[in-house]
Amino acid sequence: MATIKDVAGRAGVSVATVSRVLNGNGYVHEDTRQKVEEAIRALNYTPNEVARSLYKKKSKLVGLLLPDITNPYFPQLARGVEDRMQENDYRLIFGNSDENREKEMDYIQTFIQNHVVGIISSTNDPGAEMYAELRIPIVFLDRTTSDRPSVYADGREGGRLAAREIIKRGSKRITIIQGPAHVGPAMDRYEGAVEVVRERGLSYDVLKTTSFSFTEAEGWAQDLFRLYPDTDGVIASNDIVASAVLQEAFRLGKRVPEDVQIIGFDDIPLSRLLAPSLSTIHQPAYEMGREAAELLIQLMEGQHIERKSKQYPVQFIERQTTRKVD
Amino acid sequence: MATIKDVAGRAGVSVATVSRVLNGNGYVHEDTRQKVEEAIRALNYTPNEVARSLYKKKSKLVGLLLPDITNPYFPQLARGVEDRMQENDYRLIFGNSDENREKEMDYIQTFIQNHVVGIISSTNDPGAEMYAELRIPIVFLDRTTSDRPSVYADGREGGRLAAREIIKRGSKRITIIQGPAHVGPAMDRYEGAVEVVRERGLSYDVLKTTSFSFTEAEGWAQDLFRLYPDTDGVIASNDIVASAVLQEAFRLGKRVPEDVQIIGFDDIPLSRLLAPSLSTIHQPAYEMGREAAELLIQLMEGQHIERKSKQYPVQFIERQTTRKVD
DNA sequence: GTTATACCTGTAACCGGTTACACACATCAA
DNA sequence: TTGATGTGTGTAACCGGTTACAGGTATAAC
Repeated sequence: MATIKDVAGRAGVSVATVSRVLNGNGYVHEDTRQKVEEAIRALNYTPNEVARSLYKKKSKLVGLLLPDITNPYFPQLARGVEDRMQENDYRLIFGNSDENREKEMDYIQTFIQNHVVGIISSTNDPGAEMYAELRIPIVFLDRTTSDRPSVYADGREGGRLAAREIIKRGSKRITIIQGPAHVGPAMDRYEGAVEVVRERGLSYDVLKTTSFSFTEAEGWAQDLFRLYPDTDGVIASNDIVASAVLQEAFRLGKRVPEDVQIIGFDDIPLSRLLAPSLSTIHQPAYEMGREAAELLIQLMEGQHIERKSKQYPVQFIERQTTRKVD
Repeated sequence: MATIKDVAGRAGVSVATVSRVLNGNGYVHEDTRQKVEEAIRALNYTPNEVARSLYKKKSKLVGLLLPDITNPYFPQLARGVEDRMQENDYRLIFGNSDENREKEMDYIQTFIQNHVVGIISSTNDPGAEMYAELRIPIVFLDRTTSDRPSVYADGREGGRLAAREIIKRGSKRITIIQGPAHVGPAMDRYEGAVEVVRERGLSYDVLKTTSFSFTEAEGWAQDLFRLYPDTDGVIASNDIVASAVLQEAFRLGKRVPEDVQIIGFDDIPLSRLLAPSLSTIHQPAYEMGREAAELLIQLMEGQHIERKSKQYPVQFIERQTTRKVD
């Protein structure tokens, strides 16, 4: 790799001058600039970001921490973040936390050691000491705190929406699947659904689950119909679980949506490709990722911020696992 | 952030001694070591990886380039890579190329600028000059070249398998969906399928597609049954497209697998949750990711390598979109 | 003619680590 | 006693950039 000294040597100038050309600051004579640029081309030189980062105490690196990229909701978030970051020449150091505190701390630690200029994190404990002590901007994605920048969807309203829509379409014996208790948004949507069902005085059952894993989803779907065989409406904790429920209903010969209605959550890309396609609560994941990136960029570049948090509205997507409303 | 000087000052020693303690090399008196370690604890010091990286010309960063994390096949690959890398304390700089040459070059460029010690890339052109000129280890994942380290699945055999299994189960008018022409593995599986169908002298049709996108998949599924309404066996280019075909069949009132059999490719997690669940060709994506990481680590740490490439066998997963064989 | 100001460039310190090298001291064998 | 060897530590160069500062020249203002 050519260094700035090589370029300076070839162009017959000092490294300071090359640096000025590179960064477009200070005075540089037009003729000199030409020579330097030619030397850069000839040597195929690109500046060493590490050296730059050491002096400036700033890199072009941003840390992104997500629970599990294998859950189809997160790739969309990640893509949104990446695409926006790319536009401002930031790159991502990426890690999966598995909702595990240890791994999370470990990643945050190495983010810092690598001079990242900002962090986007989807953590269950945004109040953790580790985050409070951070000296660089952070935005929480898909998770909330009152006092730190965050981008998230209105999960509670999503839960209410799901309940209202399934009730409006005639379900009487509703089963609400409760996602992992330590995952904030999962609880929000659960509570929203319970709120509405209670309000309407309907009977309902709750199935507790502890993860969003693909393999465990099948088991819960089986439990669901074993424990509550008469249910005629299922509000699932996310689209993966909803898919498993849909499949189990199919296996048991229940007609969807005639015998059981099913509503998912997230609106992952595959939910529209299911047969019947899945009615669900849409979160604008890609947009949310972009917005988190946007916010972080503003924070990092010290611009004035009007709103430091953004809550996205959620939307009922009517597809084929719910009945048509008359 | 505390620096090594702060630690040295507090412990009453020179920075060299602190560095020795940190790296466990050279001689350090036990008493001195204690003092230094105490200072480190007191100041909550962690070494600046950027400074370290500058001097050593090596970081603990690895570049990972994938086409599109939004395609459910890739998160598994990514997870495999990450988990293995994590074990050796490497971190990932991650990017999506969208199979786009420009973006790809751009990422490789910044990987280098950030002193990554190795790269894992899923590119359509492993022979590109940019890769030939690289001075750091690289392994190609899900893509092949004869002369560079790579980890991939036997796509051609996968295509053959799909054809053999669908034929064995009685399909006579087979439609093969051809994935994007510029994507190597897509062509392999296509050619494998064609090879077998030809060999058996069966009539077959081909539907050409240009992406694996979720939104376009629906359109192709519609085209498929419009152009070839009598098909009784579909070999899809991947599981996403297969899902769309399954859905379209459902919409048209065709019974699966009685009227049409469908075989996908990849075995993404959701394919087992479809109703009916999707018969498909399994690629051990997570394992492949891990293996690519393993190989790269060996390359980076200069160990002796016996095999520098690894081809994974592929496997037919019999589920419910194919008939039971008698 | 003097002074202010803009323009142009180089020297060297600095960022925070690692390590080559020098040096001091202790121990032990010849 | 001498010298070889092992132990323990500090000084300073180095990695490859950025930038404060100094100094030189040209032009304009007074």
